[in-house]
Amino acid sequence: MALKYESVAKDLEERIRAGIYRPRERIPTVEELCEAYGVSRITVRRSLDMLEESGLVVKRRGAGTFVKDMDAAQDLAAEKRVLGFSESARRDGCTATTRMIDFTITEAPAEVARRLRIEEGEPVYHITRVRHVNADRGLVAYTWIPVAIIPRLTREQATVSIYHHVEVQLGLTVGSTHRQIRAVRPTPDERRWLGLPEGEPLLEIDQTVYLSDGRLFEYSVLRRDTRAYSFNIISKD
Amino acid sequence: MALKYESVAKDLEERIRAGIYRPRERIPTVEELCEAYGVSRITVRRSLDMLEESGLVVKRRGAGTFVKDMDAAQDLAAEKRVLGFSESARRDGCTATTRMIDFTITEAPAEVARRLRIEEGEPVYHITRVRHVNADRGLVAYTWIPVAIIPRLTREQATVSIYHHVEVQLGLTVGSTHRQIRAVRPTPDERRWLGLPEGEPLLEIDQTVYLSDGRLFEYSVLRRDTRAYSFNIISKD
DNA sequence: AAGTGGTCTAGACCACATA
DNA sequence: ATGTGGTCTAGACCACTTC
Repeated sequence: MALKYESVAKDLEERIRAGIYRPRERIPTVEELCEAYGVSRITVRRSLDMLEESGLVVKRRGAGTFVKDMDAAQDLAAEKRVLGFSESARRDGCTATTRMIDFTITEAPAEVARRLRIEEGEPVYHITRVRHVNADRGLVAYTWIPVAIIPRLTREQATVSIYHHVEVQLGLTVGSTHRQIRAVRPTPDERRWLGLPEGEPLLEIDQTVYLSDGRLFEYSVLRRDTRAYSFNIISKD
Repeated sequence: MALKYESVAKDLEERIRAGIYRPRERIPTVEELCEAYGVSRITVRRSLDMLEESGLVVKRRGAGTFVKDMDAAQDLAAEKRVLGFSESARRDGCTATTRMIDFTITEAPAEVARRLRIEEGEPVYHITRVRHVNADRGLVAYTWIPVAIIPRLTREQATVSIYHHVEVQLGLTVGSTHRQIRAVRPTPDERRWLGLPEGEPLLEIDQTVYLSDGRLFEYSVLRRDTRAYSFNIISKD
């Protein structure tokens, strides 16, 4: 069933993107929106919170809610939902390709065990992949996943999309992600895999991903070529 | 006046950090918390939302709310609030130093005008600063601010803290920030200012900052040395 | 079956912006 | 003075997990 606050938010977003509500313009008041959609005040406010969260509007107490004045680039993409690589590419209308470098089951080294909160030596998948979107926007992904969490992961599934396997076939859902971001120098392997010119740096994203049941599910180090890509964030407050 | 949902969230956070509620443990139910703090269900839920947002707990429908199982590094710092450089350093108990490289009023070039949504040629401050925390964690900041927004900004104020001037002296508050992040090669100047070894890359953070009244306030390009620093993000969903 | 968090309501009062 | 969004309540019912 469609949730009310979601459908209201979706409708408002469509109106903004369609230009019915224009940048810097005030949208209807909370009261008016309650009336228009036949929902309560709290529900409207929750919808507006979602739009504010995604950077589309700004609320000003005493004045109203206004469409944010943003440029197209910022408009498009904030890295909010934790999408798998291939799904995120598909959403942009692009195709993802994956080259599997390594797929083994091994004993968790100390650092990986620490990040996944498991015992050192516990069995983990160790997966290395080189991925591209439209022959551009390349990245190297080093992923560790406890075998206990996904007992039967195959090389083929990991090549296509681990997230798809986890969410569709296992019925688990991803809950949240903690990321640390740095700039790093590529290794010779990475330079070769990504076709980097001498001296070109990479963006390193160290991430631990939680399932929505609270279990730690993967630890990944992503190393991205950012010449044709940028990592976008919108923060409030 | 202290808001109820804030004080409840703060109290729960203290209990978690003090180890009264331990990792993987369930905290009291919404009902019990309503009783304990003498507030309504919606208020408790809002507090729990804040804690979940900051990555401290995970809520599971039908099961309860659990303290997240995180390591100390992730625990410490998510870059959620938009803090000025010096305030953020102070919060960590460190001292910030700033070296002013350039402070001029100039005509907005095309790219800056586009980011700030002003006319090309409108007067803007153009400020270049080299900043450090404890002689470590260096960054170069290139900042553009429309003169119309802050008519009387002095070199001294910009050296200490622009955010302090804006928030305390002008009574304006920062609303939100849109960031784009990439890895880049430093310029020779930057390498010298930050004392970087040959080949060391920088993290570039392109940010536009909005005031809470919705006006665009600054466009900055920050170029950080990430050898002793990382940019942290926690995302839900 | 019992218990948990998720959604939603109708209404009250408050804090702030604008005129 | 008016109108805006912000906070908060008491209570109802629903969706999900398994205390």
